[in-house]
Amino acid sequence: MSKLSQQILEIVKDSDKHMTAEEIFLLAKKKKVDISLASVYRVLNSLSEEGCLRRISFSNKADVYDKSVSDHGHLVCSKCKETVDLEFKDLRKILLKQTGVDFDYYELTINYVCEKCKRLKEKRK
Amino acid sequence: MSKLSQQILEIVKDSDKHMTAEEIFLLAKKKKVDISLASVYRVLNSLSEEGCLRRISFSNKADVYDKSVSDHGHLVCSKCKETVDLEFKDLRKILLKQTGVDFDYYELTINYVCEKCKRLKEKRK
DNA sequence: CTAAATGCAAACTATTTGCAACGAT
DNA sequence: ATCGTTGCAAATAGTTTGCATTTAG
Repeated sequence: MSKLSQQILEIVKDSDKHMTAEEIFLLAKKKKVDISLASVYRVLNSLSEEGCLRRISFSNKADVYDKSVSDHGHLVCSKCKETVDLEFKDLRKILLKQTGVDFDYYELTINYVCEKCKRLKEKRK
Repeated sequence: MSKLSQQILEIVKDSDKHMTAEEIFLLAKKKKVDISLASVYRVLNSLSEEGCLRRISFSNKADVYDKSVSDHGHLVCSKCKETVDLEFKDLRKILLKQTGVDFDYYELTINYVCEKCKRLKEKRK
């Protein structure tokens, strides 16, 4: 693993948020890590493939990278896309039992409309 | 709902696969439905927002549209992206109980490597 | 007559890629 | 000397948008 790969991985691991490639790039810049955006993409792709990170897609938005590669889900507001991590008890076990497939990982996104956006919607009426 | 919207919806509902906007566009053409690609996108967006269809994103691939708007998940091969629908018993209930959030819908993607791709991988070694 | 829907081409965004230069082994 | 890594610019892919035109009510 190259030095830049390590630094990028560290940046993602140190953050509490899911970040887009662009956000990671900017944060790297701020931390004086000298890397181009193209390389950020390349490095993030490698890291995801190696299982050090997880790449997540939401409709209509740039992909984000998640430092947590263990089982968990996301609660996402359909309007503003704000995302909260969710832990589930025994979900892997339940899915395994119901599908019979020994899978690598699951991506569970629960869509709802957050309070903020609900209120906005009301106002617009 | 415009005539074209209805026709596009019908095309999606009639198909057993998840299709990309492009695939839907081509299928429409074949069925002599005269519509531009831009309008296919516009129509699919409206239909998704109205809850008649569901738009699904996978990393690295064009979004697909799912005729099934009821609770279900997808088993996706990480390599070839081939997708199979999955039904889960009581999953909504379980998620509701564990999160306490009365959500609109969930998107559950289970990632694995299908047999075909597993064999390919072996060969490459 | 007005508002909504459409086609076309252009714009846009996110992401990937070709290539030459660089760096470590 | 070789091979993976990088930066840059260009390419690509998917999707959206502005605008003039058509269509439906």
